[in-house]
Amino acid sequence: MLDRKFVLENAELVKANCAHRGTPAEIDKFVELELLRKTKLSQAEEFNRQANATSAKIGAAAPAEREAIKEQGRKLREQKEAVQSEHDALDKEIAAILTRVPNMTHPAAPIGRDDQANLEIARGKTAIPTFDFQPKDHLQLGKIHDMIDFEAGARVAGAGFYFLKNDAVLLELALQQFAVHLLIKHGFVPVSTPDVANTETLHGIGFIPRGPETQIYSIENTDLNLVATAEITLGGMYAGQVLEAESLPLKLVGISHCFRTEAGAAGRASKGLYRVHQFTKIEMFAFTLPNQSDAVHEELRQLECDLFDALEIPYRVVDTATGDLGGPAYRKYDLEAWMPGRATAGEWGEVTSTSNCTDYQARRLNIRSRTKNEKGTQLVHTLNGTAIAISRAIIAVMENHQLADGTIRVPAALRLWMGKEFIGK
RNA sequence: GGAGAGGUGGCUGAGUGGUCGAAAGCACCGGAUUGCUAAUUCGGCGUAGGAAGAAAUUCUUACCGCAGGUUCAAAUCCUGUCCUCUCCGCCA
Repeated sequence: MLDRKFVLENAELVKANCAHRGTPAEIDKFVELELLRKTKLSQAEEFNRQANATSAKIGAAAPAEREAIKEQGRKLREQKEAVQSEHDALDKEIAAILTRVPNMTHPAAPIGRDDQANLEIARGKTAIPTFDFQPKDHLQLGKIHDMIDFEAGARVAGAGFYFLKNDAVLLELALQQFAVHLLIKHGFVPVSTPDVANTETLHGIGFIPRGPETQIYSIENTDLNLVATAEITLGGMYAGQVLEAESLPLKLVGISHCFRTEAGAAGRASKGLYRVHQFTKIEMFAFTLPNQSDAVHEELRQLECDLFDALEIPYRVVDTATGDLGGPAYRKYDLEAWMPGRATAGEWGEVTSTSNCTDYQARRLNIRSRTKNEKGTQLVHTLNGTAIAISRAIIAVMENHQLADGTIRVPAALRLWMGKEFIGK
């Protein structure tokens, strides 16, 4: 959520930003309503002030005068209530508009209406593999080594769910160990989070559950939702808290399962593990001071690169265009890994995403920082980044490191945790 | 799941209808003083919103877990709810 005062004072900037992002937003209406709300607020406060002053007189007043003063107080309260309810209605309407207004955008982010405008800014250290045989996709490889069972997943939970088996399980655990250990070395606090969160927390992060287009599973008869990412729980972890400035940046690495309905995703090119309803994810999250967030964003991007370089997976880094940014993101980088089994001759597939959300999430979650010996507090900045989304990382590992006979070479970084050099040998 | 107790400012903790944004202590900050690694003493010390001002600042509203209710007036009374603790039950 943007700051009301900011929107009011920068209406044209905000409008232009909404246009770049392709998000229709009623900024003019917001300005009109917000100005009206402020006058209502002043009126209500003035009535309230008078009523408070009147009430204060009663205790000291002579008994004979009390009834008259009480009556006066009653009238003032009624007037206050009338104005207040007008104010509250406006406030609600304004909040609804503001919820749909996306974050401002980093000046360097490429401007464009969709992912066609995304800008490739770097490549990983590993070259795209050339095979002297017809490479298999991860489904074929998984079948050979009995690693993934979609049929059983469908029997138990429906399409889009799956069982990992045998070496896929070791691979999942190895990827987790590898990522978490590397991030601990970089000062991240490891956190295993709840897999559910209440609706308020989801709103704070910028998710809108329980709507027709929602990506979120909700639990019936409760206020709980299955999380789509540990970003939700890690951000919510410090909701309403005031962090000491000297403890920032605070970096967390969370482990959670992620659940997504993928409503509206039907028909989009995807097979196997690429787009599923549940997967495990290692997620980075950071709380920073405002002047730290750009640097930490670069750090998160670099760590994602380090992880995939170590996994010897070819990738490209993409600077996401304005029209393809999610609402809370100020800037977003994606890593797209080469997946030899996608399309006819391989294709890039998104494996990580890191966003600087500036104070957009912090404002609604009310996460602030306090600097020693300074008056007041300020909103922190929040950032998130995928370390490893297990299902997609497994695709990349299996398909890039396959050999002609169908065995899969385990990248050196994972061997300690996998306990073997090859899958299928 | 059952029974009980409790949620007050950074912390401890007082406060059962008006003079309470809230005593006191601790911590912290500033000054004074004493020549000794600290004591004494004085003062300050919450957050957010709004208005005025170039600014320091001033005025004002809200906030005593949260949401409602009663009342001219609520930290205080009522209802609901969440959380914490203790005991019991169940349990990986």
